[in-house]
Amino acid sequence: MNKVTIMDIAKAAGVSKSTVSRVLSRPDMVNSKTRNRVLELMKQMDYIPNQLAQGLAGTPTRNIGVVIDELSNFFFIEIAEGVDWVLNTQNYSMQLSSSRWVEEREFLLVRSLISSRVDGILLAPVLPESPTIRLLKHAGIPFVLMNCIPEDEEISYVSCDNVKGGELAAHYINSLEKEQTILITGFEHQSMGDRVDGFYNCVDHSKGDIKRYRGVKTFEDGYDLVPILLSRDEIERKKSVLFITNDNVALGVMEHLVALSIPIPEQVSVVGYDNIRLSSLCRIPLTTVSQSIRDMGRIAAMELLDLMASPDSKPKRHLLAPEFVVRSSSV
Amino acid sequence: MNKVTIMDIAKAAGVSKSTVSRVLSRPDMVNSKTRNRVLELMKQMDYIPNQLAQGLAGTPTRNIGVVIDELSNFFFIEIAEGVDWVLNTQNYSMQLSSSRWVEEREFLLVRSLISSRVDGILLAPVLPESPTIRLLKHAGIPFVLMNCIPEDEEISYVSCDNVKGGELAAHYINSLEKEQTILITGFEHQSMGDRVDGFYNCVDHSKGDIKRYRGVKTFEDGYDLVPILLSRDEIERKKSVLFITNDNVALGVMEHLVALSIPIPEQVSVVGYDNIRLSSLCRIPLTTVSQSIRDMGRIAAMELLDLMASPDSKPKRHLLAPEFVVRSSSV
DNA sequence: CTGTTAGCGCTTTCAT
DNA sequence: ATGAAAGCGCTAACAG
Repeated sequence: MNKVTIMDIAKAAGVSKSTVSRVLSRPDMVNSKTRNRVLELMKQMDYIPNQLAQGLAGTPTRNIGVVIDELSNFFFIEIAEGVDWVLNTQNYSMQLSSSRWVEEREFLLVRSLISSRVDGILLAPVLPESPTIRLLKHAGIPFVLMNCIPEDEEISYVSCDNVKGGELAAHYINSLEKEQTILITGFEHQSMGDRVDGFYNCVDHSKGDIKRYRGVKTFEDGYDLVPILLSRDEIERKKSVLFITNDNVALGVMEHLVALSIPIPEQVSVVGYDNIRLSSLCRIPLTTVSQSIRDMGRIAAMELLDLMASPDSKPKRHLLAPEFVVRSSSV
Repeated sequence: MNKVTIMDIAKAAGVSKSTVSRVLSRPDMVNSKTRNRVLELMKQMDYIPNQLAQGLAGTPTRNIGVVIDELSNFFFIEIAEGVDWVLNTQNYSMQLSSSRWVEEREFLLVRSLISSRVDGILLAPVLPESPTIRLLKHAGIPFVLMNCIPEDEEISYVSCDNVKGGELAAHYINSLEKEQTILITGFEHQSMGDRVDGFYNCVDHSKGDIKRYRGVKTFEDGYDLVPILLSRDEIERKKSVLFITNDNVALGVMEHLVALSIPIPEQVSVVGYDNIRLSSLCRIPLTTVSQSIRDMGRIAAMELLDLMASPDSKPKRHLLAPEFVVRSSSV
């Protein structure tokens, strides 16, 4: 390992280690001649400051911890990109990791981030209320939640208006010709709950009951649901509308429908939620509720930096408006 | 911030801080009674060890730095997933960041990782030979390169056999009916060079010159190239085969072709490279050269852990075999 | 402007 | 089994 320390270069330069330390932290406090000599030596000797030591001694680490729910999900990746973008312009590094939707993992990750003294944390929580969030508050570290609306009014967050999004979907679906409407939901996440609430608020219940399938979480789950839809709901003969609260799953469903040559949208209309990038590129471009995902990351990052700068500023609470995007998967 | 230190809990427990430290690092060396008391106190007082201090004092950080070229690219995300998977089972954390294909950023990121004393580094380098790699060697930190074949024989890597992949594509394309073949390449990355070499090795040159477009790097670039292909190469009337050395770009090209109602594969056949997940889900499933991307991450991570355990073991050098996948974008 | 000194929180001999 | 003390590399008063 790199064993060069400020002490080594101090000796080489014939100065004290304080001086060397100063050229690192307050260069202007050092005589330009010695400063240059020291800098030169640093370069020559391949000196790399030990961030652990700096951190221990009190310097902010300029590291921001980011915890998302899934890595292989464009939704979260786009958030991370937004975050990364902002952080970089401000010379912060991002430390990205995934909870994989498991609370305990989330807790451990956050704990580890605190333990490694990141200057702030961005979290897309599994639940809006959890030990993780209590930990964050208790630790007194600046943090902003993403894709989640916490009950605690003191907590900063950036989320999308999922109730509104559900309503948009309902209005659109009300306007469609159909014999049945089927709702398909996945992870029991707050955002999903809100979407469903908004949907039920506005959907036209007079057109018969709305069937619901729960726990359909992944692309594969969606794919596997299709045979059930066929046998239980006869979607191949009754003109059906599927509202699937997650694009990723919707893609899986469509994939299987296409494989079985069931015409979309003539026989089955599909409406998703999220507007991930894939939704416009997939086999049959997907009608969906769009969230400006990247903005979510960007705003969250900016607010976090703000929070770090002025810790007692009021909590930042952002609710981004969704938009409805009609594509060819529905009619 | 969390101000509870071992000293605090030592006082509370009426023992010395050494003892507390021991229950952290060598629990078995402590009387089980005191140990339990201390552990209980830690829980009660919400104690979180300071990883910086631990690291400074010599304990490995159990952090692995991972640097990829792009975040919003399933190719690299899948690598990261593979890595994450392995690391987690071994109780290591991953610190993920993106160089965005810029060498300087890559260098800075690696430097910062070393500076924060990660135990090892996984890097998908921009170039097979660079200051970054020299830095890594010099620092003496265990590392494995991904998606790259370094010239230096002492360096461990996991990559795919891109020459072979190019050859596979050429053989397939030789078998296709066509009036012209067009090669489209992007980032001047080693892997791309190898693909092209393999391709030229095997492609049938007797069927006329092969035109080449360079510097087509992103989905958008691919999209924008289509009008040029139309005007310069008249692909709408001459039956054409496009070999695009990157699926992401191929998707962009296809998107625009579809928008212009140019029939794929009847009029234009498209062959990509990478077999990212999208390639099987996109509007017209893409014929492509498949790399077992996730394996690459998994193997790299495993070899890194191995390297960390026995630092003087021989360099690990893996070349994964590609596979050719025919889908509906070509005929 | 520069050197001296005392920590930051934890691990680790070395005694006891 | 436990405590005392030194030290990891760096920063931050405090003197000069």
